[in-house]
Amino acid sequence: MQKIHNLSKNQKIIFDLIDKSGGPMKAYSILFNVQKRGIKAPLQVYRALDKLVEIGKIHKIESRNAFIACQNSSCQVSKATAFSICESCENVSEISNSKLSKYLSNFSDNSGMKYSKYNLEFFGLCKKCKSK
Amino acid sequence: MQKIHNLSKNQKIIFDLIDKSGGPMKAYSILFNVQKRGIKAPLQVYRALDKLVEIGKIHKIESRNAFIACQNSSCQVSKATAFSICESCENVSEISNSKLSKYLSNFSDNSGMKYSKYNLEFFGLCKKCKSK
DNA sequence: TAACAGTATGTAATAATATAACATTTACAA
DNA sequence: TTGTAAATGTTATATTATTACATACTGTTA
Repeated sequence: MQKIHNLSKNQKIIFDLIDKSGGPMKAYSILFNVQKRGIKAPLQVYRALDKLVEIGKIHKIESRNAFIACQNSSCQVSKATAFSICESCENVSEISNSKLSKYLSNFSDNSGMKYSKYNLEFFGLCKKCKSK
Repeated sequence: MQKIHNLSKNQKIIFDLIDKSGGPMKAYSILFNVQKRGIKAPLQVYRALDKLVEIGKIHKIESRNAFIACQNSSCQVSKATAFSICESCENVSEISNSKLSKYLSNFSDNSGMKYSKYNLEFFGLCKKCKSK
């Protein structure tokens, strides 16, 4: 059973923007886009982003310092994320592959470490950019 | 056959520092540490870091904006990196697991994307921190 | 060895990303 | 209705990284 999160005003404004954009967005680009809606300061954006990441509605693309809406059916996968990133056009998409996620979620080694979360980023050329 | 890279003066200073530290280091902490050796500006640090990353002598821990010396025997794995990160003590170590790297290097999906590189970060609690 | 190309360096300024500190307000359960 | 957690607003500042431009070093080859 998934907890329903009622987004606050700022969280909703910012989530909607990222979601509609269809791709990764950077914090200050988000800020610029929501200033007309009353969100004036970086901290307001970062606070909403932190919360949205925490509840799995968005993910941070670490290598790009950007945020993307969760593309998995019900955002259950905030602790097990995988992305493919085109190094030419910077298109990003979330990889949803149950074998991969199962493999990584079950991964353990002899370090004695208990893994509770992972983030995987694949880089390469997307279909379009490959054929250029 | 692996290409031998002769490190330049700044590259050597910075690599030695990171390597000796035994863990991840942040750019401005590196800067602070090498100022007595004549490296005065951030750009000098970032240029050396870029090069060291490029040739695989160090890796960037994206989620921490930090750099760590490659812990694999011969630094051949700069395009296929995996790390375990303790969220409590921030200890980081490079995972060297041939099954894992084989699995990920061979990963492909139906997106039409050609993957040439990946970076994986596992998070959790290390042995020490678990038992606290 | 002169000319060249590629790589590395030095320096100043500034851009881009993110957080600290503090005051106030809202949501909502006890 | 009072207590508390979450969210907001605002200013300032910390941290991370790059642009732009000038100069110097290293190794190759004509």
